[in-house]
Amino acid sequence: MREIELIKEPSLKEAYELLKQWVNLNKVILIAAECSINYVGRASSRLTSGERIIVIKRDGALLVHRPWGYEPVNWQPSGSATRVSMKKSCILLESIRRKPSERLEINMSKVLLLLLLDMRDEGKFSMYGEEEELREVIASNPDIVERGLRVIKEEKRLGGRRVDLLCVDRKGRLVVIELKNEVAGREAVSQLKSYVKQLKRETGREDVRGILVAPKVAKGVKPLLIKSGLELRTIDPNKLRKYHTLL
Amino acid sequence: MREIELIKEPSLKEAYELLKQWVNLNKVILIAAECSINYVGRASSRLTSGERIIVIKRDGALLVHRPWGYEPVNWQPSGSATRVSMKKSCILLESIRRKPSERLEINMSKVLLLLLLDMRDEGKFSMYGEEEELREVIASNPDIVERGLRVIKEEKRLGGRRVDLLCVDRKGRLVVIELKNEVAGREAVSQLKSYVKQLKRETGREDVRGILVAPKVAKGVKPLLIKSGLELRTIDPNKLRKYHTLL
DNA sequence: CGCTACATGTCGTCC
DNA sequence: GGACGACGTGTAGCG
Repeated sequence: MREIELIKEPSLKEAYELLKQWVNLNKVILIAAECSINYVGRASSRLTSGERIIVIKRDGALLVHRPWGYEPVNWQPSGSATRVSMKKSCILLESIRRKPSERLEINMSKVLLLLLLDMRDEGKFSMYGEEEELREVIASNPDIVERGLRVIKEEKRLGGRRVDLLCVDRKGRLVVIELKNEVAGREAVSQLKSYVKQLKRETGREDVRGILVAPKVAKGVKPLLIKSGLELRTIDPNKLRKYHTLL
Repeated sequence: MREIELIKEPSLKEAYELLKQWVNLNKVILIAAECSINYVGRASSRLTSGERIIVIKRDGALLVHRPWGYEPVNWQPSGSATRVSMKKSCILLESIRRKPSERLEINMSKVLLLLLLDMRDEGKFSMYGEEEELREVIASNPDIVERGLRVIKEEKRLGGRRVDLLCVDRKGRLVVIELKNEVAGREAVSQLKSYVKQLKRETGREDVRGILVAPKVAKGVKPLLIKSGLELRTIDPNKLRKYHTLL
């Protein structure tokens, strides 16, 4: 961090003057303030006065956090335009998004803290254990699902949608595989079902199988699968981890 | 705010001593620090060193924010337990969740700022979700959808799920209405379809209609609707606004 | 830009 | 506690 600018309990006038400049610096601004908030856009919301933390990031993302909870109570995504203006008895902080058109208005009646941070963050972020990895593991070891299975295509496009894995079994039948890396619900079944259906139509073949591959399925899902002529292969994600290390 | 405790660029030792106490106070802690992060739980992730903002809230929620983007790069939800310990050359901040079992480890090598905030926020938040409003408007003016339509029930429960509107048409047929306040996709069709199906089964009647009411539908949705024997009524949300003001 | 599917989604709500 | 749907979901990827 090059430098931190920090002002504790500024007057509204001071705070306004600073924010006016800071807003154009493309740095990170952190505010603790008493404020009320209005949002209008895809929906509308109203938040009456209270103390919150406001973060404005380099890319225009804006977050308003209450003292509890994971989610911001109000926000604006990256690319939003921030504007500050002075009203009679408060500072108006606006954040505007173009598409979809959304406006966030923060009325600050008392500023408790102002911070300007020139953050340096070149760190590399990597994530493991998503569905994509599961797919890669199964694609290189299709025997995990069924002996003799051959993968034809990963992420096969089917009328705009994507089938996780398209395979051929020992007997030459097409096999659609739908992967879930956690509990699979009803919607996984309807996805798989519609893939099988569409594939049957497109190929004119009747011998198309559908297999749901997941560590677990929700309550009524198994009977639903059977009723729909689909199959289930439960897998233990921990057992797959050893394959992954070999990748 | 009762008081703000604020320490700029403390030594690791100082920072550790303070955090150790603060973590049990159930207040809001804000940290700017150089850190690297590991997460293991439903998935795993690794983030190499860089400067981030860390927020620990009263309820144990923890957020790590990079200088850009709407989303936290790592986090832990409300109810997580926070622990601090001193390592050789860094402070280890752990946040642990029980179910599902997840662990977040933040290794801070340099603390740039420490803040303890005793935030007061009694504000009331209210959201005017537009689908709910849309439903109210249509419920009081069902002619918008079709002349002669009568609403029997709003938010009718049907096998765990909720039908937006249940109506009867001029000819006495049951009509299920599925509302979307923006572009309706494929899933809206399957929802509506399953409602109609279940309603037919429950009532033993064959004359059950399904109407999707939305401002717009996605690409392949219209043919899908027709194929499924369902109907579409596109509406202009702006035109409905005048009804709403009359409500 | 529209559309699809995924996410450590999170969150309420019903059973 | 599990299952399910809604969300201002956000985000990536592809046509």
